[in-house]
Amino acid sequence: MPELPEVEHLRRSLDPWIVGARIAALRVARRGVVELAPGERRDDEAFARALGVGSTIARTRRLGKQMAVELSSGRVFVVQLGMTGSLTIEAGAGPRGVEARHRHVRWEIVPRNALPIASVDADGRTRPARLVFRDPRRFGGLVAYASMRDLENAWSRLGPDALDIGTNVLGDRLAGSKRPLKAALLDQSVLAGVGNIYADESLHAARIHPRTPAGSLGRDAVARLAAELRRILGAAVERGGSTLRDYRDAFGQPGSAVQIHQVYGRAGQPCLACGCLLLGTVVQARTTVFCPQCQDLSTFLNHSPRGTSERVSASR
DNA sequence: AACACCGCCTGAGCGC
DNA sequence: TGCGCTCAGGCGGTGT
Repeated sequence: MPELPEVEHLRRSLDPWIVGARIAALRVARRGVVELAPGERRDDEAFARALGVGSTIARTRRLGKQMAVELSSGRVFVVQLGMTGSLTIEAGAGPRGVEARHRHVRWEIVPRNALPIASVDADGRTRPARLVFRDPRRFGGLVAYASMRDLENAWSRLGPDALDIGTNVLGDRLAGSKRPLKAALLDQSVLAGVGNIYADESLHAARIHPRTPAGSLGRDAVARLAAELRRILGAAVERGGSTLRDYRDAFGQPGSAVQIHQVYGRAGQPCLACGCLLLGTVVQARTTVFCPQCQDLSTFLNHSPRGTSERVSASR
């Protein structure tokens, strides 16, 4: 599922083709996935204005898992991929069959650069390029803002971006919290961009138990965690993100970061650092995998952890 | 205030 | 082969 590295790689892979492109037309197949600015009537004109018809795309930005598309009109919209969302460029005939389903929003765009994919369909007819938002499970969506100021205001409720998080800032964000560290990392208002996969990966790499009270970390542990977040997220961006099933970049290519995962999806298998079996459990209603030896909770607590629900079993 | 937890939604994967 | 059940989880809303 898309987390920070997937969104950042997507943004980078889209930029050469969409920045500077003119939006010629729009088709919204499912209006419910689009949130307009408060008070705007949900008519065709409002959707067209909010999603940039007649404008050019000025630039893209990202904070955490959110990607913003800035329009020449001064308006901006945010793309949230949720679990199964994708934003891809199509030309020519486009997909058929199941791949053609759930394409909720389609922009007809005129890119400044020639696309690296065929623009003609099977009958040799040239078809315009499209930017397509697809999201089968619909946990994602588009959120439109009337101005950059409104976007900044919305983004002020998110924590700092995890890709370049520093020790001091992370320590400040976690201070005073008694909740499980993993729950704090998943909270986008604490730190923006970390989801279930990279939370488990960074905690394992930093050798910290996911249930450690967030505010109880010593400075050395916070420094390790910040460094591992930067390292792991950065490496995943370079690999084009983690594709478990759905994630694809601008041209539908999967990422390869799954190959470097140390714990995610590996419950019941040996820890690659110490060989002891990785445990599966649930924290904050999220599947959680950790190494009981490398990530020893008793380092932080002087009593044994509540509950003994950890199990040694491959979670599918 | 801080945190837990529900429910949205679809398709994969499984058992029978 | 096919049906129906369970599970996955980001995130806003609601409950404690």
